[in-house]
Amino acid sequence: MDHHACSHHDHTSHHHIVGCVSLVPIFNHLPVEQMNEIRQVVQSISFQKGELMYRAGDRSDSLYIVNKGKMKIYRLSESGKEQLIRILQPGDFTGELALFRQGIHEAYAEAMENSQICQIKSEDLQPLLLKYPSISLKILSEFANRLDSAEKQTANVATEKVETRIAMFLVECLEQDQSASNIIELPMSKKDLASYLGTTPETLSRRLREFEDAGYIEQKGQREMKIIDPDKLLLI
Amino acid sequence: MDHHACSHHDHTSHHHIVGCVSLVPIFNHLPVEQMNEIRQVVQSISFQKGELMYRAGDRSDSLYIVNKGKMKIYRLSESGKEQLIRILQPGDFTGELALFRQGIHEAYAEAMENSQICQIKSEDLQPLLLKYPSISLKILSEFANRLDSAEKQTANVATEKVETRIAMFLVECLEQDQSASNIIELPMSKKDLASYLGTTPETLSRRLREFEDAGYIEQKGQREMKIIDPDKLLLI
DNA sequence: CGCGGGGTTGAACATTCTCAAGAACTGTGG
DNA sequence: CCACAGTTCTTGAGAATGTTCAACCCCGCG
Repeated sequence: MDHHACSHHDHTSHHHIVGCVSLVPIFNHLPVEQMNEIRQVVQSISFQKGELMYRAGDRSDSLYIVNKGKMKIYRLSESGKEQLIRILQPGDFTGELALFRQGIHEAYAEAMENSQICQIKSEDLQPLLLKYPSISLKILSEFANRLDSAEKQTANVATEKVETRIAMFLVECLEQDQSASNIIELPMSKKDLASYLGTTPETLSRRLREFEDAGYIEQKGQREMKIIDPDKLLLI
Repeated sequence: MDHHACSHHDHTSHHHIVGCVSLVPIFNHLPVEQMNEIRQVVQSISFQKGELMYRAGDRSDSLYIVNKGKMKIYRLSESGKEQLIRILQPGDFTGELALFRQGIHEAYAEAMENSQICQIKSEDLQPLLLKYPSISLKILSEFANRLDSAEKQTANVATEKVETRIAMFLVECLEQDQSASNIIELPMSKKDLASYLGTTPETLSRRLREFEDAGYIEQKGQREMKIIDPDKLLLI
């Protein structure tokens, strides 16, 4: 639970920035001249596994876009329990709040592996949003999706029991990966998954074993499992 | 639990529309000529208490802005349990998903009292967003707030116990109303509140009684209560 | 004045968490 | 390639928390 100090290594070389911006879905539909304008305000920073990009209480004044690696966003409850909000893959972003209301972060952002991030200061982005509405639309669209999944997640945690939440999560994974073999790889450790689903590692472990005993799944190693009977899972 | 059929009474008279648009925070910062453009695509519809504006499964193709009254948005879990997502007051809107990805509603929108709503078809709004970036920014800002509170709510339900969630909710109410007398009025029935907080009316009732016995609050009637000791509540 | 919906209360029951111990896995350095 | 250290994961048993169901109350409203 002890996190390393956060060290920003600024690599503002042209090479990095080009790589960064061109990978970002928010921008990569733009014509060349607009891209250049954006490049001027983007900073590339990197984090090593375990480093914190920001923590609760920090002033929030930038948009961060993941270029390489994985970041996890989580909150700490009063009681010190960690709740994983979401995992950022390349192309995902965070810090959106900063753009519209000055504020402080209420969550932590931690690198799950060595990661490279594009940072845009709020004050630099605002004018771009007004000038190029299509950027706003992209962000708006992303927000709509996130809002939807956040509300779905709340409803699940509030009304379904743990068993059901786990089953639904597994089926979702299956749908996303859609590998013909019905084998999925968990996007995070079981510890983190428990936190994401609002339960404990112990309970998660027990329920997975029950699924296995019932013949719905087959666990292989720590992160892989074969979904044998998705339909039965959804009926739980 | 049986909802009346949804009947749209279209009042497209000039009078209504003017009243509607001018009340909406998303638009009311705009100059006159833009307002006129918006008026042409806005429809005013009204609902009586208990009517459904949309239900899960309906095609989602409009933005709805509450002009008068109150709407509640809730989901139904597999098991038939209702989870209240949020309550729309005048100025609040819903249907955002429709704007960016075609889709179907996964929630229900029901009038809690006789209400008047402004409807804008997705296809009509899109061009306006591109033309007037400031509208996007307004919506973006609203989204950011909602996203934040949705994630906070998820984290609460996932990590805090019912007792704590209730206490936090009461204190939030107090902060919003900030009446000097420390008397708050619940924004919804206790039944709905239980659903919002992810618990049952029975548990809510019991915990409130405990708070009362401990001298933290004092209930008066069904919706009013006096918060005697907010600090103690937050320590729970 | 009776009806109906919220609201409250009680007791049994179900679910989940906690704590503690041991097992399995991962990555590292020899 | 192996041994080791540090995790993460699993399993058990008991305790805490919350739900369910059923009965009753209360209050506003026709």
